[in-house]
Amino acid sequence: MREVAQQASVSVATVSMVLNDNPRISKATQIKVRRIIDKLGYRPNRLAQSLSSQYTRVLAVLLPPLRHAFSDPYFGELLSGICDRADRLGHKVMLESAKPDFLRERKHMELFERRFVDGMFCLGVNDRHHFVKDFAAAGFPMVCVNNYFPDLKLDYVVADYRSGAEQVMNVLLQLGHKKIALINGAPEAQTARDVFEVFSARMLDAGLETGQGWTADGRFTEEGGAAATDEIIQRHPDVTAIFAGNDKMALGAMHRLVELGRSVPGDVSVVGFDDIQQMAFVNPSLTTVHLPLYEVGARACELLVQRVRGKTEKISERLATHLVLRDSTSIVSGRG
Amino acid sequence: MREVAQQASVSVATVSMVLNDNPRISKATQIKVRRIIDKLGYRPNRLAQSLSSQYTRVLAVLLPPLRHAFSDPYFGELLSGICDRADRLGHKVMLESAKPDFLRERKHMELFERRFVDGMFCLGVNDRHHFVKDFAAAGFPMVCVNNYFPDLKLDYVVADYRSGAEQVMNVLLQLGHKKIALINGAPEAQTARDVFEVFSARMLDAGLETGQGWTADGRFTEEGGAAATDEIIQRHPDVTAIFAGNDKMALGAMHRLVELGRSVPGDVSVVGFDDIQQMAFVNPSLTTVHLPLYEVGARACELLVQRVRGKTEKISERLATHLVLRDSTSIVSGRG
DNA sequence: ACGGTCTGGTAAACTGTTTAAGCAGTTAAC
DNA sequence: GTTAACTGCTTAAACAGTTTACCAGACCGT
Repeated sequence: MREVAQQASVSVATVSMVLNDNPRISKATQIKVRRIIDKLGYRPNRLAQSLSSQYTRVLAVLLPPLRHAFSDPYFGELLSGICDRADRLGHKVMLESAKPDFLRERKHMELFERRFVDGMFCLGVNDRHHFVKDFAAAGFPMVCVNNYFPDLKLDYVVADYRSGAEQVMNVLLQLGHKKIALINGAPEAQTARDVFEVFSARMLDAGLETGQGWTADGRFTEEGGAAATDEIIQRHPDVTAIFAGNDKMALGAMHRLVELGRSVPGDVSVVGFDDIQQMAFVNPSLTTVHLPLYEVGARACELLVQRVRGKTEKISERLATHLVLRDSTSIVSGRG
Repeated sequence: MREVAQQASVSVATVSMVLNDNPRISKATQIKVRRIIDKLGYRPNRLAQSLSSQYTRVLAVLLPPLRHAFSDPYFGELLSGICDRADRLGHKVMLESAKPDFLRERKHMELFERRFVDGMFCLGVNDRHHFVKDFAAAGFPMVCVNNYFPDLKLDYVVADYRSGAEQVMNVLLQLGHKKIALINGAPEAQTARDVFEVFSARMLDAGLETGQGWTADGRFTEEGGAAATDEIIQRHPDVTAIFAGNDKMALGAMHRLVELGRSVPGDVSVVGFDDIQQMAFVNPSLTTVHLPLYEVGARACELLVQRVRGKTEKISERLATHLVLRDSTSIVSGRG
């Protein structure tokens, strides 16, 4: 920068102002300096810029320490949305895995304290992750992506799980189903509880049987979904519809149902949740709720950047979902 | 830092030396200063540290601009390995997507020029990605992860595709197959060419028929694998084994074979390449070559850090693969 | 008592930016 | 006719560390 200033016979401050398009610089100087910048191939050092301006323009994404978090389509979509939008807003994205000792050493706080990042996204967090409270307390810009904590004053952007669940219940009830089971994910996630509440409320409304035996925990995995299906079938062999809290569990359920000699959707209808790519191609293709995960990520990014720039109002947004009707559901069969 | 110095009644230089475990500091001062640091909760500003030391301790991962690169198990494994190792080596990882205008604006170079990062990983690059030459020319630390360019002086860490292909040919030939087809990925990747070369050489060695009709391009996707299978079956209905250049194409091939009324492995054996997680659970489970992708990522990270720290010898490493024999292969059937 | 080495520390220069304050001349507002 | 606000630019002080040259005192042998 000094060299540019020298060759253009101006001060470094002027060069700085040229770079920042400060309106107080005359057209002539502007051009003169820019020419030298191009000639020398000068690029401002962003460490110095950040040190001086107090903005790093870097955002961190905190991922759960799952072995395959990086290859999970759920996180993948969120991450895509975040990265694309961050890029457009001139921000870089840094990856962090919330391993136990990462948290124990308070590295998530250090990221801010040591000026690594301006803000942070938390993905895949739930009630058991006590560290999120640290952010609430310290007031560092953080947004929970696709989960939320009603009791904590934290920013969040989520897909609207409640209305998604409503959509599922609507279609199942309209198809005439009366024996409906729910395979839910971890109850420590608020979104999973939302789904459960809507399920229970709608069943009650419709005057249908519900309670302990009609729900099972599928831990959000394919294997869990299969195991949960076993439980349900054992307790209620006459079940005609299974509502799974995510697509992976739905897939596990479908596989197990077929293994148990039941046809899908002939004997049992199955509905998923998430609408991950590959479920359109399984057989039968899965009826599911489309969650706008890419948009959730993108929107979260937009709002986080606003917060970093000083916005103070609480950020909380719910993005609309819609039902994707495919072949794993049908009108209830005779014996239903 | 000034405050720490003041309270400990030493100079800031001393505090700096304490933080860096400089041996010139006495045990007594060391302890005294550390106590104040803890008391004040002081954390060094890493922007200032980097500005001064010229090391950012940040590495960039350049991903291809595929819509689902983030949810791809192939990239996921590489990324996992990179991130885990980077963390252990005290480095942060930044994500970049090699979109057309990202490259057009030379942002990949800017990352270095503006001191965003010390080094970079290139994932999913091939001969068509001319930008990799920029690194070779500029001499910035970069390592190609799981691909390489024989003509360019670039660092790389790859799985050993040649020996992997040998392993596949060994098993297929031992099982008595003589009509073997290859579904290969994009020929612009050197690793794909390696597989093709080994396939051709071993077929020639064994005195078996090969040539145009026995290979098809499956573009590394499931759909591509299915389409390639159509081609092959049409040209050589008597094929008894299909060697796919990755697991996704193998899956596509298996599905299509079943649709065409051929049993796997009864009529046709199928072998994949990559050993991605889910292929152990498809039916029949897929025989494939395990690529140590996690280790490739981790090793690449280790070597990149060495290079950043001044190592000058060329980095190039090939990690061993091994065959995972599962249920999609069998001894050649009677009519083979 | 004197020069030489070792020890533990300091002050100052350096990293490369941004920005507040200022300069001298012109102009619009009251 | 004074005050105030521009004009386009410069100077200097931040920002928060690292590093180097230097220095004072302790220790040692002669």
